[in-house]
Amino acid sequence: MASSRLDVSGAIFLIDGNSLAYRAFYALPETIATSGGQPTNALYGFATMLVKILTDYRPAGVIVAWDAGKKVFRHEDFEDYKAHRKPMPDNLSRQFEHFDELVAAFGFESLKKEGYEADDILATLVRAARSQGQKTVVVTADKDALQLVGEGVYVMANTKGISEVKIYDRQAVEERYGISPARIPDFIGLKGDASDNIPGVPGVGEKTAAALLAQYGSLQNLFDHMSEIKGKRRTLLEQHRDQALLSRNLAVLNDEVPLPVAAGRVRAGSPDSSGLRRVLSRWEFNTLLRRLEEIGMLAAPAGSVQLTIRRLGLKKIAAALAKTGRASLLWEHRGRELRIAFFPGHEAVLLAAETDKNAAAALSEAASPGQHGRPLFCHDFKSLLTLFPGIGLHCCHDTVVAAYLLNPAAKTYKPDQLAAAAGIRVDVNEGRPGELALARHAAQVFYLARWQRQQLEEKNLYKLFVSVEMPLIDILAEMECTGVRIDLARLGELAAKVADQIDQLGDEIRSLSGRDRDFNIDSPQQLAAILFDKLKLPPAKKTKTGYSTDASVLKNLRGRHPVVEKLETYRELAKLSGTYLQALPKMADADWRIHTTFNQTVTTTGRLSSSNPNLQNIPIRTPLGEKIRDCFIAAEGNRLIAADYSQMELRIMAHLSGEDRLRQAFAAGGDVHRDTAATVFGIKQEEVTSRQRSRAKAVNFGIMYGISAFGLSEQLGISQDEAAGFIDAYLARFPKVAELRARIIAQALADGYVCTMLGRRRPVPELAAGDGRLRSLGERLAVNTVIQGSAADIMKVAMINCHQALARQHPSARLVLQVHDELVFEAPAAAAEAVADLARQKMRSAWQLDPPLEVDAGVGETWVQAKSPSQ
DNA sequence: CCGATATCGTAC
DNA sequence: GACGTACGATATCGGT
Repeated sequence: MASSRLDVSGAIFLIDGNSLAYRAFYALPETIATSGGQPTNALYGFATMLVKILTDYRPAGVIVAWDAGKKVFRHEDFEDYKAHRKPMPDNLSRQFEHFDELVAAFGFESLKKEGYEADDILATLVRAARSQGQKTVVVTADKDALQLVGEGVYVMANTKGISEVKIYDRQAVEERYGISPARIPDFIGLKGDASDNIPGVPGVGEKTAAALLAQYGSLQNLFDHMSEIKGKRRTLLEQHRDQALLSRNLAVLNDEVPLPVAAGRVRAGSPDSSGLRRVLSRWEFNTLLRRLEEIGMLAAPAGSVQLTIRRLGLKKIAAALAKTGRASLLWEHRGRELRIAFFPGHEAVLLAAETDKNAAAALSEAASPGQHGRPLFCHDFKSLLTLFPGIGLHCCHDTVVAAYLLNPAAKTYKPDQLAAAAGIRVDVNEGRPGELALARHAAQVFYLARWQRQQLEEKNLYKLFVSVEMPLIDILAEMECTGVRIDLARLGELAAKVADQIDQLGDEIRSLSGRDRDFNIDSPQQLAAILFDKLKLPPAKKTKTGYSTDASVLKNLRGRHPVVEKLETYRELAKLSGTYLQALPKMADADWRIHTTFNQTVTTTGRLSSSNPNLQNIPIRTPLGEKIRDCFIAAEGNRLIAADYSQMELRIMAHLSGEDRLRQAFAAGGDVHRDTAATVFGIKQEEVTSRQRSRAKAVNFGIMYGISAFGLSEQLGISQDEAAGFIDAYLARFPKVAELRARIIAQALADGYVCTMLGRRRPVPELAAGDGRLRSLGERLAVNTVIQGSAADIMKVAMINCHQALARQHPSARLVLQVHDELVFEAPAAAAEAVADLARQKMRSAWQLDPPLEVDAGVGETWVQAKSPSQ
């Protein structure tokens, strides 16, 4: 902190580059490095100082001076000058070559002169500036420079690390050292300077040197009055008289360096925005970038990045990929061509259009051994992995996945939109129109990755991103490529039988509805007309467009008319036929395997979803549903292993609430819904009826969904009052569950979002709504997201752990499906039981809960058999 | 003709 | 208006 009497406004700042670079290097850990592994601690510390100078002092100009040449003139006087100094550490010299560019990017002048040191150049500049009445501030960690302090000349020195600086004027030097600036060389001559290997006088340190100089003024005057000094000190001074005088001379700075530029004329322009942004970005100094943006020193990137496009063959792209550090890689199919855009940052976009086969080969080459860790930024990396299975590329940042974590509620994640939201604008100047978008996206993704990383870190999402979501990408891609086998023959038989039944039921329904009526049973509208107009059955429920004919309505109409039961059966068969029996066989490959897409960025809670086809809603609850599921089979000689968490979400609720009664119910190891019923209805376990159990079960689920009396009454077909009674009874018996709900809602209200156990976030804007209806929706979303999302988090961890263990212990086994609380594996029959054990162990230990997670795992030739291994 | 919306039903 | 998260089939409507 500069003291108030110091006024350095309008000063030119003169920086000892070497001093500052060394200081930064040793003050900062070498863990400061780019994501590519290049250490940047010295560059970062140096840049931090430059930014600090810019932001805190608004200098009239900045010049950075550097040592140059192996021998400086001081060696002529003193051979040992700077001897014994260790050679520059490798990690520093790797950074040194980049300082010129860094300084230039700031718009500052770099000066060096063969045979002279940086501080001599500074002394020369100080003298020149002084003669023109120009104020200067010398920035260095070296004490020598203090001798320059005087009228309009200040020295800024780091006091601690690089973060704190002190500015010395004459008074400050005197306060600190007890001598005037002009005596600094004498001072150093006496006490020596270890870093420059200047010996000084043994036994004379800072205190003694200052005291002697205070008394005698100068070194020369001191030696002129040696007789006044007594004892050992006099002996030492006499013995080292020549050495002290030589040391002093070495410390005197040379202010007559022949420089091409007169100091007074050198000014620092304002930093060149795009150049500085580019350099700071390259070294990933994002906080510095933002600081400069904040003070308006650096225009936000809205000013745009200008790109040029180069077209290269894929071989050349592969070669370029192999050489570069960070880069973004994008692709798109246009007809039969695959186009690839590769953007290594601020230079060029490389495009190619060849066949998939060539592309795969080139990309594989780019991923050859040694480059595996190269940071690659992609946008939907999984689609590349599924396009080229086994490509070997590694993506360290997927901008879709990152954007999803940052806002799981967004409908789409397109590069243009994400870049716009991040304030990143990329203009592409050249290239054919079709290439512009891909090139632009590549550049956007490149810049987005860093911005997103910052955002993820700020929101404590980075760990989830790096250690869960990113590793999951490869696993999901592998699952998609593996696929799951279906029994096409059986499915075909089943489909035919069911189709016949549907036809027959259709005929019966039509005849029961009046022979002359040929209506579309699949049309709710036409069906409602038949049921409620023609047959005069009582409508129970309305939809936006008319009377509802849904399952609950039909159920309540049972017995009122024979067509109702037929309709219920028709609906079930038509549903299963249309959605599964007809669709699945069309999607099977030559090996009878179907390959779903696992969507990682769709749900608001963190769950996966599955589509094309959706394999997460394969039927199981009805006999026909089970027959369909039984058509999911293992390949010849293999088995399916189904492992599912037992009551996963209820256990999470028990864990988060700390509700003892619920925890005990799980600890007892019995039927948790029966246990809940006994507790809620105040009876013994044995006395619980099946109706009571199912009601308790509905309440358990209802609580997790953010229960309402209406919802529960609908679910159970009871009155709202009765439902409200159940809820009250439940919450009274499980008070900590009520507390959990209140806690989650209060937190969501305060933060505007909820967090899962692993820190996943979901905004809940509905809670702030004035509309009571919307607000209660917000309450339900808040509660449900914490529970469902935490379950999703844990399942993802389990998948990663299972996958890793399988790769090591059972490489022939594969993960094939995930259904929220269940994993399905496929393995050779001989390994199946071992894989089941592995799954049980890895899934259970994925996260420590109280009550602990429990897993049921079974083996079978079909999915159904695997789920009920005892039969 | 295509896309958006509505209704329905499957899973967890 | 009405318990959470998905996907998808079919019908219907309204635009091109």
